[in-house]
Amino acid sequence: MSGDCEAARRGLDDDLGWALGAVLRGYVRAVEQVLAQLPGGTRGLQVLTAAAGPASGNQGAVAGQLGIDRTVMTYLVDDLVTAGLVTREPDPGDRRSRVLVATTAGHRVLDERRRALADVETHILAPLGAEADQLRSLLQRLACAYRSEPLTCSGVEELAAHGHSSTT
Amino acid sequence: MSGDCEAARRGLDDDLGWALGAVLRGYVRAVEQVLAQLPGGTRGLQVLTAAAGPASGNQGAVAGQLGIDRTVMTYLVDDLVTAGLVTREPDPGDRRSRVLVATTAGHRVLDERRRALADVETHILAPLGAEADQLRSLLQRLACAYRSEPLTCSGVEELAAHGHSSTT
DNA sequence: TATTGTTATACTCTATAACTATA
DNA sequence: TATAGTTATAGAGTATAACAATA
Repeated sequence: MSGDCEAARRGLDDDLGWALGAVLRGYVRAVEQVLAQLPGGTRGLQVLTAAAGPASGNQGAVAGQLGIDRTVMTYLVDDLVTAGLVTREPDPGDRRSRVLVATTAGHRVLDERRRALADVETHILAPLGAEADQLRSLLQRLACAYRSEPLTCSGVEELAAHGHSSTT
Repeated sequence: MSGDCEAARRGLDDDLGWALGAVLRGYVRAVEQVLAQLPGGTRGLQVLTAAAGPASGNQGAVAGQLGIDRTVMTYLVDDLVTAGLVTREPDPGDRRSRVLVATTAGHRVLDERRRALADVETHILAPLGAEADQLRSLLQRLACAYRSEPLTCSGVEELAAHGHSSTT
């Protein structure tokens, strides 16, 4: 029942924040376990994914796409290279640039972890039963809406300024 | 349209992780703006909420409820006291213990920020229109399910171990 | 001079442990 | 001895800036 749940919510954040946080915490914990052995964790997987793609581009381009700092990228790629999952290939057209390429082992590990993540997603959403797809769809729509309109900075900043400006 | 959205998703995490992350990122950014002036941000609000409650208990009890480390709690309360939102009252029954009490200003700020957060939630979920409540409900159910069964460590750890164990 | 990638430094958070005053 | 709260120290993570090689 939701009795225990009510107790957890009482006096804390508002409903949405609490639920969103709880779900994400659970998801993150599960993903961390799946990616525990992979250097760089989630970001390591992102870089590996980019390196496994057809035209990954150089290190800086990948970093830019993923929103990772260039200096952090260096350490991240270092670890992936050490693990034998990625190599830094010289770019014939620009000798400053290094192109990231996934090794055979990199491709194999990537496939494995992606399958494991898919299983985790299924597992995470299991409590919702048939309505799991509904949640996926709603979240997807919301996320896409943010992309086209980056959270309407105007609106949010207004809300942040005054306490309770325009009600609906 | 979802064209731009597709581009963002391609080659990154799986759908759920990406959508969940994007939504949470947007939410966190908005909340941070709303709580920018409040010492301690989100956790500051949690502590303030507890201090404004009827029987908040001593510092350690509040820290335990909120999952905040005792040492972090000290700094957090220090800042709230400096801001004049909370006071440390001596506990008559135990001179080691300090009871957290929200000041008049603390109550006022708390009410303001809670209203502002409610507005942000409405704003954040606006793209979903009438289906916003559906998302709230689904997330709530999921979060509550995790509370009763803390993400079935057995199941997740199995999934983490092998790459692709039991396909449904 | 600008850019790619690396390295070095500093700052923020958090975690651990030591300390005090009470019990 | 154990507990409530504080303080001090160390670590991970990140950001800033300086650097070498190339354009």
